Amino acid sequence: MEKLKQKLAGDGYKLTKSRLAVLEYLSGHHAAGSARDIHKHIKHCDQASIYRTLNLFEELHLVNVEIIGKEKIYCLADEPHHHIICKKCGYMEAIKCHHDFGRFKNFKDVFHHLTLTGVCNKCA
Amino acid sequence: MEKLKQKLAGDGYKLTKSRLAVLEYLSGHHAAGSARDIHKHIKHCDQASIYRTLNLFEELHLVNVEIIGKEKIYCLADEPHHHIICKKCGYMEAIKCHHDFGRFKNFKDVFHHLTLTGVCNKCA
DNA sequence: TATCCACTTGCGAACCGTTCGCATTTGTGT
DNA sequence: ACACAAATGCGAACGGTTCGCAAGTGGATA
Repeated sequence: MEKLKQKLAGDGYKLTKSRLAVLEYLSGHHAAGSARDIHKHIKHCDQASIYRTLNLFEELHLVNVEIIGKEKIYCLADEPHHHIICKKCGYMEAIKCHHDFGRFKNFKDVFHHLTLTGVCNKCA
Repeated sequence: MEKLKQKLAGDGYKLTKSRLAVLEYLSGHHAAGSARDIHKHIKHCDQASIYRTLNLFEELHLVNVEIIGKEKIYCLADEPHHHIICKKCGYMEAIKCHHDFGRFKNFKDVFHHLTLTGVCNKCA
């Protein structure tokens, strides 16, 4: 998380309460959450700021985004990983990432995002 | 595309004009499009039906979904492939899929979806 | 081919996650 | 401590998507 703060500050962004609160939320035991979740949890912060913060973090690749239903679910991009999600109950497991999709002749600055969906044993 | 029709019929779904039109749109030279694109192109069909059709196709894994901005982009899942997308201009290239993410101990019926984003040479 | 009926569609309004505009506040360099 | 650009709070608006229900239709049956 300190790394992420430094990245923010280094890029010229202010370390505001909203941003720190979102970082803290995502690095705590709440590994992942939607904008709504985060806003519910951080009461002193307006929802528009939450959204602006999350969009910024996404641009800077500080967070990874998963789309579940119609909500975006955010988690810190501290170490490369993906998620496998049960499409019935939303149960989610983290998976370490060993992929390298860096080499494409027509593209630069390539990032990848892998979504795995299935049905967990409980729901099956 | 015939395969997809058979899949639909085999699962007990009717081959209605809307569904066939959407299939045709996606298998034509329009390889991919949003619900809005499709609706614009298929005038005789209501937007709610387009959405219902696309949701059905997504459930049945007849189409793959890419999220660009806040829109969903659909393409036929006729053969396994992914896309790499320029985050500045939306330019998109298809990439053959050679991955197998089938084996997870806690999940069944696993599907995967890989999104690659970057900046294309023109925009760089 | 005529009939039937569950499945689909069309229509319009509603939904809801997200974004916008602008006045106010705040972090940070000087 | 000061100044100023950057960020926030507030409320309303936006836009993609979905809902409810009456009317229409594909496909099985005889």
